[in-house]
Amino acid sequence: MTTISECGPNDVYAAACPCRDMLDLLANKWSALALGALEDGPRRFGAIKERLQGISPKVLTQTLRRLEEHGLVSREIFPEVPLRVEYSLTPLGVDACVPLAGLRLWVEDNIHRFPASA
Amino acid sequence: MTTISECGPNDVYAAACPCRDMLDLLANKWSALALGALEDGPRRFGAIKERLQGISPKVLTQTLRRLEEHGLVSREIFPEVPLRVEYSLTPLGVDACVPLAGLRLWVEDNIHRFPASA
DNA sequence: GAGCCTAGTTCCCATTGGATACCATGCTCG
DNA sequence: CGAGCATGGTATCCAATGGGAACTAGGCTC
Repeated sequence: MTTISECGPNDVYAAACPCRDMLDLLANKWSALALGALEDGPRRFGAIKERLQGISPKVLTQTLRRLEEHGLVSREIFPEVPLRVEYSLTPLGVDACVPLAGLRLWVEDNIHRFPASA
Repeated sequence: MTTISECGPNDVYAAACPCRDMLDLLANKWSALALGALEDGPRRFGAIKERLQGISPKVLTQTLRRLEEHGLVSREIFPEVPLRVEYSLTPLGVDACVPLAGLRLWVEDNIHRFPASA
């Protein structure tokens, strides 16, 4: 059994490596979209929900909380009326957006090549 | 219902765009790992299973079949004894590996920045 | 015929995904 | 004063998925 410290070169292929969990966190439809939605600056819950067409509030909350938990997103509450809650990218989140944006763009650019995508 | 041609700029943020399905297919832990496992050439089922530490045969079959279905991977059966089945990347699969490799590498390079990843 | 090899399949259960409905706060309008 | 609306969620429920363990099938080899 490989311990974490021995996980050495941080191999996503190693089951015990924390990389696996991070990959699982990022390699996820809603995570990739949510992080992308914050690329242009902080956004409110409602705005993100509007951008991520088709997401339910529960799943959006789950997604954002999970990203927050792992230090990719920060959540700020403004006790105004009506209540305002803003989500924004942390520096780590900003950096994570680079490969994720690459993935999103690749999909958009290559969608026509997929067979029977109808 | 939005048709493909009307889906316009192929927006992954649009719920009805087939991009969404493709993103869901690729933005997945096992898909990203499986495609990466085939980057160096065709591999047998057993070899892939060995590489993707911790995956169960059922999930691997599901993953590979789904990738095959969408034209990213091709499956070839050699009716030898014992049976040999080789999986390899299609040209589309090869291209898809680029952004996915970027994601895997980013995770490996930045894992130390994640809080409490231990 | 026992056992092994590969490449799965089958069964079953726990977790997750997701839709819908509802809630709390506190304005603002009538 | 109560009705209604806005925001940012929960609560509830059900279906789909993820995933482990065990089993299968064809066909050598011992």
